[in-house]
Amino acid sequence: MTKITDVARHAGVSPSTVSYVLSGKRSISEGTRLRVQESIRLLGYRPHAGARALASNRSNVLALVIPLRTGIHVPVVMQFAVSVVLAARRHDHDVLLLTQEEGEDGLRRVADSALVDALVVMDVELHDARVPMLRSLDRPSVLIGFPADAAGLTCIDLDFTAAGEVCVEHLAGLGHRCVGLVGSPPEVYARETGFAQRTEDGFTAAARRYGVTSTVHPCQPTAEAAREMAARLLREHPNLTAVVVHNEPIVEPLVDAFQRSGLRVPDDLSVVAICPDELAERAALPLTSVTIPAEELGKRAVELLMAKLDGHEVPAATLLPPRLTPRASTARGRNYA
Amino acid sequence: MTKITDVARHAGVSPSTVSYVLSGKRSISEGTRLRVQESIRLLGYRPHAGARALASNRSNVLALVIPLRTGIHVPVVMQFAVSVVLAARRHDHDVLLLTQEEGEDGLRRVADSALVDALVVMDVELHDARVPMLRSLDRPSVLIGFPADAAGLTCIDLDFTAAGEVCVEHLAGLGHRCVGLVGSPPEVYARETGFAQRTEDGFTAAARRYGVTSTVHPCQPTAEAAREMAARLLREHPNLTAVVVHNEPIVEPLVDAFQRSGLRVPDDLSVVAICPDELAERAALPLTSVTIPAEELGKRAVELLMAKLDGHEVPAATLLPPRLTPRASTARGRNYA
DNA sequence: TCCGAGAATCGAAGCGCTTCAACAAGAGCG
DNA sequence: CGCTCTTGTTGAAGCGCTTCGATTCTCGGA
Repeated sequence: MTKITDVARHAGVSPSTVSYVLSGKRSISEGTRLRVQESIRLLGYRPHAGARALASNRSNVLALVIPLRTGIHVPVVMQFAVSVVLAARRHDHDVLLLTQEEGEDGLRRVADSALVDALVVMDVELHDARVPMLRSLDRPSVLIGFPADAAGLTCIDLDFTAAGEVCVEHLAGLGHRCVGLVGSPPEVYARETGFAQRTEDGFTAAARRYGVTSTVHPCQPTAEAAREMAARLLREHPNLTAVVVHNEPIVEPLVDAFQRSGLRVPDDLSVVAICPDELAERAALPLTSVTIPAEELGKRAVELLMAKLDGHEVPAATLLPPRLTPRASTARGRNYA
Repeated sequence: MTKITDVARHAGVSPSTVSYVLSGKRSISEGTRLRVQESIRLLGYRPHAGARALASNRSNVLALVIPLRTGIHVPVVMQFAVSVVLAARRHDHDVLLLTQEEGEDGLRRVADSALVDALVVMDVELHDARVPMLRSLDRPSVLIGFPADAAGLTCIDLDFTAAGEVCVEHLAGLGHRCVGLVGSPPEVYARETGFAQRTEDGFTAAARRYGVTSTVHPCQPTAEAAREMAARLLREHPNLTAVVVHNEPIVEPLVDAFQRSGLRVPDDLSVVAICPDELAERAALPLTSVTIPAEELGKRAVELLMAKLDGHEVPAATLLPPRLTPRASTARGRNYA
């Protein structure tokens, strides 16, 4: 393994000069810099990560904690994770993958051992046991999702409340007077994952504001549950003319179930999905949707962390505004005068 | 930050003794060991990962390279990744996440900088540019998938050839005489990802062996493409009584399309899927399937790496035998005498 | 002419750990 | 009783890097 002293000797400078060329922390003359860089190239030199971490007290690694649970959509997690990795690389960092399973101890472990400089934690619940832990660590972190008490923490997420609202707004604007929300599975609500509740709150509040009748139904993420849900909605809410789905796996099955029940979408029933754009676009019938900006979230989360690592102040809360894209699944309500 | 000397002082021993208690590389008296462990607990000591890596020349981190491309099913990748992380943790290692995007340079970077001790590379193609690179690294690696030239490398995968065969065997055994394979998208074949080709080869060879007429069709992973494929198969192969699907996203849509064409599954048409068990089990009609053992693969890959890191010899090739689980989607062929 | 500031470079200390050689203290043996 | 072996422990070296003064040199201004 070639080391910094080899490079230094080859370039006829001291090791510290090589280090400064690499880090740019002191000015180095053009000539020396080029010579050193050439030596580095020639010898194929790579600084030893461990040595660097030890000397500089920076590992240049971020921890990413991903969830492994029912009710969270795997492609979204993956999209997010990839986005975090790419963003981290742009800032010369790598990403250590942790699973929810590791829990609080895992966070402590990687933080206290200086394996990572900072942490990104996905799928934060309202009363998340990891939150106090994160607060006590001496390393910065960014949470995806908002705990009940976010004091002292940096959080980011899609503004799900606004997402729920914007769906109703869109539908109310089209003249719909009775709308339903098909949400996450009951266990997601049960464990108090904020996003499900917030979407519901936004949805319900906006409905009230617009004088629209609303109804909310958690739903299991299976095609079969979607079919039952469709049947039930039609049975119990004969005036229903629009549905918001916030449950990725059943977006397509639900639309399909409505269609098989003889409803035309959007003529008889409008559907808005809260899901990644790709899913909405690629559906058999392209769906009006509010996107889940996983990529944007990942990128922003990393940027927040980098700012914190650089000692900058960052906003404690970042709520990305929802973006609704009208597609072929929504139209004027049946009873529109 | 508490360090090893703090622990040593607290326990009344030398730092090296603490180190040996931690690593178990030398015998330590029961009394001393307990005292040291208690001090560690009390002080909340965590060895500094960088210092450890520098001194021991081991980072206790594995690199995992995940693919990001069309034609590979995200949930399978995720399952695999999680399995790798869990297995690595059982061996006291962590996992650094790299994307395909990083390419060969990324491998070189993390290996040469001693950031990782070993690498797991997913989705290896027949002529993969990373293969020569891996061979030249001085760190062990395990590939998921088999390149054309695997000399000097350790590879593991499901035995897709046998998987293709076992599907045909199962169907031939049920009396089917004309079977179809609906495979991965054309681009997967084009980039010479071994698994698609191998499944096809096994399928075709077994069909010939059993005297069964066979036909193979790549297919895009969209519901719409699945519908077209179903229509086309029925039109072009009127004698077809069984289909093997090796393309996760369209497993359900394809079955659905056949059913909507008026065929009863399995009475008129048998279907075997090559996909994760969960997908096959949760389908509206539980499907006979050959599982994609992502979890097992991840675990085995890590175990191979650990063995290599410990200086043990490991088999160059590991092919997991396919496991076919009969469920409700296959039955005796129409023309069964 | 002299001084001070700034630019470029270097030497050495030190980051926190592992590991090796060395040694002390018993234990076992003839 | 003296010898060798084993077991338990230690001190010190060293892993490869960063960083903090210190040093040299150059240049501009007083």
